Amino acid sequence: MRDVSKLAGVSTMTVSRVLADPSIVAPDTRERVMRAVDQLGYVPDLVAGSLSSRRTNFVGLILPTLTNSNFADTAQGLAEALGQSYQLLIGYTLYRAGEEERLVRSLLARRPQGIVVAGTLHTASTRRMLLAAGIPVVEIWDAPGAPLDRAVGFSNFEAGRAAARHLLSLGHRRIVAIGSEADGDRRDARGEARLQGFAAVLREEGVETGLILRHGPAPVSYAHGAAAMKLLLRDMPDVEGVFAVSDGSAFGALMECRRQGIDVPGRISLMGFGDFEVGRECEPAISTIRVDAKGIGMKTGQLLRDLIDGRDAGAPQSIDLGIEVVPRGTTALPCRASVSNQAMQGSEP
Amino acid sequence: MRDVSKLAGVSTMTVSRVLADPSIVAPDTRERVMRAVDQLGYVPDLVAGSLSSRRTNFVGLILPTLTNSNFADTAQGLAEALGQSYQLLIGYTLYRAGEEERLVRSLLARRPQGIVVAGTLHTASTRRMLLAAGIPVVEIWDAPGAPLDRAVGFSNFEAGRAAARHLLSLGHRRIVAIGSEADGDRRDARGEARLQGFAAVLREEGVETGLILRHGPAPVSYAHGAAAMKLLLRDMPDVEGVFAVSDGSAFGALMECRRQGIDVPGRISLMGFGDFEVGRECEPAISTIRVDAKGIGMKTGQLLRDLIDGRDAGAPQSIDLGIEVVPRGTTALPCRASVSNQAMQGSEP
DNA sequence: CTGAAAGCGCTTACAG
DNA sequence: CTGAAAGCGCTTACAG
Repeated sequence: MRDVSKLAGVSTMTVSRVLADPSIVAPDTRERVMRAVDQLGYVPDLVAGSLSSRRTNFVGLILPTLTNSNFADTAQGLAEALGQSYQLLIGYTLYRAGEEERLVRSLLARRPQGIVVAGTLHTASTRRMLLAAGIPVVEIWDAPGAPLDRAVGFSNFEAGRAAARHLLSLGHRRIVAIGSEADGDRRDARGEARLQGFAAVLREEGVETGLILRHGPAPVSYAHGAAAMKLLLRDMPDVEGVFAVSDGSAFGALMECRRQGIDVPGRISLMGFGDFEVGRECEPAISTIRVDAKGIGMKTGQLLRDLIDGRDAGAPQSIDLGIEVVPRGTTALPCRASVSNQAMQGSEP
Repeated sequence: MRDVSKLAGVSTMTVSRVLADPSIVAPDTRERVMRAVDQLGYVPDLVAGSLSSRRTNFVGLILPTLTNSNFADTAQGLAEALGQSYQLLIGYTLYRAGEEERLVRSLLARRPQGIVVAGTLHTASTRRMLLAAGIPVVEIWDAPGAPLDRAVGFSNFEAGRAAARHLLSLGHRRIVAIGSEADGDRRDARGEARLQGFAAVLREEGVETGLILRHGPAPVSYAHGAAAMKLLLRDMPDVEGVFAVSDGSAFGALMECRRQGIDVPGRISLMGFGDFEVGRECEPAISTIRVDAKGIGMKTGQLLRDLIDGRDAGAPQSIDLGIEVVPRGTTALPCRASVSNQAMQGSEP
């Protein structure tokens, strides 16, 4: 900057002004400065700028993993909504609360102007740091009653309930939900909430043939679904309906059925969660529960911009973007031989 | 920090030392400082630290998109190899060279200590900025003869050649490669290189029934493969072998075949590229060309650490991690009715 | 083992 | 419209 100011024959203050807001500098001065900037290939040092202005233009984002199309979509949505004004600092926890704490600490050291964190399950330390940071905090992918600060998401518990109800409405009774199991401090709290919602409906409806199957650690994906389905088919061959806590897992389960020659949805109805591209494009397309992953990112981005600029305008603490059951090709009314036979007999004169 | 030093009754310099390297401070002084840090919940300001020490501990990463499991794996591998020493600054170009230039400029303003960029196709400005930055630059996902600085990847051209050779070795002659088409400054140069490699083999072998199909803009994914396959089946119903430039696209093509009741690999051999999880877990599993996406990230991370620490030790300019053809369930020798008939007739006495 | 001084490269807040 | 001074919160480089 010093070099630029010398070359342009102005003070560094003027260079700074040209870069920040050209309109407040006289046209010919501005011209000289811009030519000098070009000539020297000068790129301003935002580290120094941030320290001086107390604005880093960073936003921190903490996700369990990016190897999940839902979270990648959320990240992309957030990046788009923040645009060029803010740079995203992304960290992965791999579903570990301890890792989250470490990440929060190291992100906070970069003095972000806002921080976005997946879920509402934090260590006490994490919670304290987040609150003490004095910046907007947005918890996403859940809809807590009392967020730390703000939240953008939906109810995972309700998603699990909706899945169970959909399968029951089809007439299935031997229905199973498959998810992951906690492993030390590694746990998918949101997937677990979906399992809980599913279990709640089983209890409410008095369905005793239902089952919750927790298999392997998070994150679940294709291979998880395949393995869980294999176990399930071995132990409960007459299963009628399956809900996987993620479309990735549902896809794996569908492929396992195909390998075993089991007709979906003819013999088993299968549904997933998340509306992943793989479920949409798959044949048959996977019935699912849609959540607006990219929308969560975009909404969070807008909210953050408003909060940072003090344009809060009484935004609600917790924004629930809702869920939507999307029946597709993998769920259907059961068409059992016995039922058909009875119907045929009944129609005989 | 001033608060901590007052509370501990030492100078800020001593606090700084305790945080940077506790062993060089007297045990009881250290104790007092650490207690003060805990009590105040002090998190050091890395922005100020970076400016002062001229070390930001940032590494920039520029990828076309994160909504592609290969790139997400590379990002995760890089993050793992860099560990807690460096924070990743990630940007997406969506395959636009102009966007890349903007991103490079804005990342460089954060003064990263190294920068990783996918591919070798840059605008002149981008090239100049990268070179002038005075930091290690690693181009990934390609193996250029003359990298800007360093490169970690493989030859996309050879990958295309390998695909064509594999399909030809199976006895197919009507073979097609499907990829994306350039759209303004939006282009997948690496996918295009794979198409070129494929085309080169067709020429070398004098196969005139082959075809290169460019459909839609990058990034290609499931829907792209389905749409391209649909067009292909309409215009060239007797196609025997298909190579999609990405496993995502190959999966979409496979699903389209299933919708149309076309047997893969019975009637058409299909192969992809990238060894995506979806191709591994799919039934039938998709034949592919494996590249070590996570390995590219990890190797790049190690290289960067060495370069930043001056432990260069004569590392080569360009590291080629190679490719590997992985035949799986979607490619097979053709088994045509006419061939079988002749064989049967031949065996008659 | 500890501290006082200087400075990293900008922006803020003031003056002219 | 432009500039000189002060300072952001640390670390470097020196001194003791």
